[in-house]
Amino acid sequence: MRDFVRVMKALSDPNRIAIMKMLQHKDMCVCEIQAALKIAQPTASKHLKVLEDADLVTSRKNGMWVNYKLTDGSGGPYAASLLGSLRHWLENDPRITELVEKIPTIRREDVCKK
Amino acid sequence: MRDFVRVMKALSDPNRIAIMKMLQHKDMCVCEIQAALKIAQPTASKHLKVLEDADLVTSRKNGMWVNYKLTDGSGGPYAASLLGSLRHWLENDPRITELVEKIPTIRREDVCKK
DNA sequence: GTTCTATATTGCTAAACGGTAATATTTGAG
DNA sequence: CTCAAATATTACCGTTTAGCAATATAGAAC
Repeated sequence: MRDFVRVMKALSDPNRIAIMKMLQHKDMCVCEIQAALKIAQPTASKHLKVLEDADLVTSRKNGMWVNYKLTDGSGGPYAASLLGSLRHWLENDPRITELVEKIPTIRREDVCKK
Repeated sequence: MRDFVRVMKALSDPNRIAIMKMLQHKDMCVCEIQAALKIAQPTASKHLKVLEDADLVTSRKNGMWVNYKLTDGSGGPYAASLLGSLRHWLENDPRITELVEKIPTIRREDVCKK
């Protein structure tokens, strides 16, 4: 029950859902997600932590960056099932569409370096 | 997106999840749900309103009582899909099992009438 | 070593949420 | 109509949550 609630809560926030939909198209680091969603960096980090705690994404350090990607679903049946459903859900959502289209224009080399 | 978040939020609370699992076995009125979950009556009403707003349950007045039942899923793809998944999810959760076993012993004639 | 840069953590605020008690509404019984 | 019972609504309280600024941590480049 605790796992289930954790997954549902993780997918109950529009920004976290947007992160999941973007990660379907490309693995991304924190600063890219931050730039795409136009949120503060700690906010992006916190959202990613919630998703990771729910076994929906995993992180892997690569030099200075931390790359986030969707999990393969081995973290549990709820995460696995919702990862699958999310593939076809919200494909026509206007904000999601706009975000996904913008992904190719976001390059970490340009986006970061405050 | 708004609909999706509404459904996910509705299913992010243990008591609301428990209501959904009980309704899989039997249509119930507010006082029965209140008795099963051992919560105050307004709390039960509020939870049911959240589930109804998410198109996960429907209500039908029958005399003094209001019977709640699961929807047929026509309220939207998210509710429909999760209603289906919930059928087999949490079947072995200890609290859910205990609640479901207790359902036959809850009769509105005994439970209500403060 | 020092200095950037990307990320994580901490501390804070405003809003949302789950809970209850008290009250209002509705309906059946007399 | 009056009374009682089931449900809904309101008002309030403590906790959680999403957001940010500020700070701490970690790694790359020098």
